Amino acid sequence: MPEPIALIDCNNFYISCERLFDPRLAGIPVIVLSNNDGCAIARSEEAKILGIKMGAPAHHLKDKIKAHGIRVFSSNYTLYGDISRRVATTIRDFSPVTEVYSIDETFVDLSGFGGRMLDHAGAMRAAVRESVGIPTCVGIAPTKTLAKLANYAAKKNPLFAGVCDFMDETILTFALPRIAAGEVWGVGRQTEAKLTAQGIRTVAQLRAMPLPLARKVGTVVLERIVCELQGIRCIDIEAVEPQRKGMAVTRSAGTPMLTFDALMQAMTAHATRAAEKLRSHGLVAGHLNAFFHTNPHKPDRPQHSASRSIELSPASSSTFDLVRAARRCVEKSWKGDRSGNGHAYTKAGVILDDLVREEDRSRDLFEADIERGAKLMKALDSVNDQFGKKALVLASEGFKRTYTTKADHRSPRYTTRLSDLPVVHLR
DNA sequence: TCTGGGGTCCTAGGACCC
DNA sequence: TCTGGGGTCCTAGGACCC
Repeated sequence: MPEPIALIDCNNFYISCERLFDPRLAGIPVIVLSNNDGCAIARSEEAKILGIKMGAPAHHLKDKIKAHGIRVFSSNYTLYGDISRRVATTIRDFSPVTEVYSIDETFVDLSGFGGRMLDHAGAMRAAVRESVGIPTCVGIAPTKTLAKLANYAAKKNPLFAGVCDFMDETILTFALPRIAAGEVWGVGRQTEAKLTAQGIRTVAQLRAMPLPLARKVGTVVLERIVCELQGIRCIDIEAVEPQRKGMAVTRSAGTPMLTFDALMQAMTAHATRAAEKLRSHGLVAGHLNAFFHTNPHKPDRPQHSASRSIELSPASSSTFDLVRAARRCVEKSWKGDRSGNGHAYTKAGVILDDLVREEDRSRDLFEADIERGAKLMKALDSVNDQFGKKALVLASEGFKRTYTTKADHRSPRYTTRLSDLPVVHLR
């Protein structure tokens, strides 16, 4: 039997972050909306009970929000990101090997903790609760896939009191027949349907699936999942963050983009942001792809989508290079009249590929120019750091922005902006 | 009026080569 | 007119995750 792995996962993370700074939100239904206030991406337990589904469009929720006094927030990623870092830092004290898997989940290697495993998990929860203020649940198992499931059980069944241990065979055999196969990490809607066609509905059944059949039904991916359910480790903890392969900046527009100029402004802003993101990671990109399309949720309206890609040679993270490339893509793929071609574009974005670390970039004949450009970018970043995002932008982004995104219910940046610090009144 | 954004991995199929 | 077999590399698209 492999050594234990724990997965610690924050409960309703975004909601818990909002509640940290406003205790009045405790015990009442709260939801957090996606970018552009489009749909619900986080719900408190009270909101889940009211039947609010993950991903439900905000404009379908109006009646419920009103009827039940649901509190609504726009997403505040600055806040969530900062709280997430604090949680991860706290957890690192509990094992030499941890992997931050997502904004609200961390895998923890519990090798060598043996009999003290459960106490250790409990102490970890208590530490996060005390020093950051965020409630969590912990799942413990021999593999990552089982640890995810154990965490799910810990959340769903109050009997576990927040920590579920699948190293314990009795608990494992009790739980697996009671969990639907679709809850397994890596089994989505399509795979679940294929499994149902095979008569497989529960995790216990999936675990007993013959490996060749698993491979036939769902390729090596499903085969690996079945192995992991059997306690055979196929997915290791990745303690060092792997080099990322791509990067994207995409946005829906608050108001549709009707003209060539409106689209160009959006694309310039996205390419600018993409370049900043690259530089903040110390990377350069070898390829840029720019795309835009109309609203696919409105099939009765004229639809159009375009995407074009360009090589960046030499690979670059310069705002000028990326903006130039993105604009060229749009120029080439725009159809018809620049004052409007009958299409209402609602989404646009820039995708970067072939990322390499700046210092590994292949050198070039015009090295001096590149180095001068890098200095300019450094200056640009430090101005924007000091005077706020978008203090200095390219003129092509537009002085009066015609494209916007919606965020009507954003909470303050309590922890990262001085003017937003909560004030305590003592009596 | 109004449906997010940013990732990863895998496979099939085409282009190309010898 | 006839028209092999086997390899690699790249890309697009599907599925999934948070």
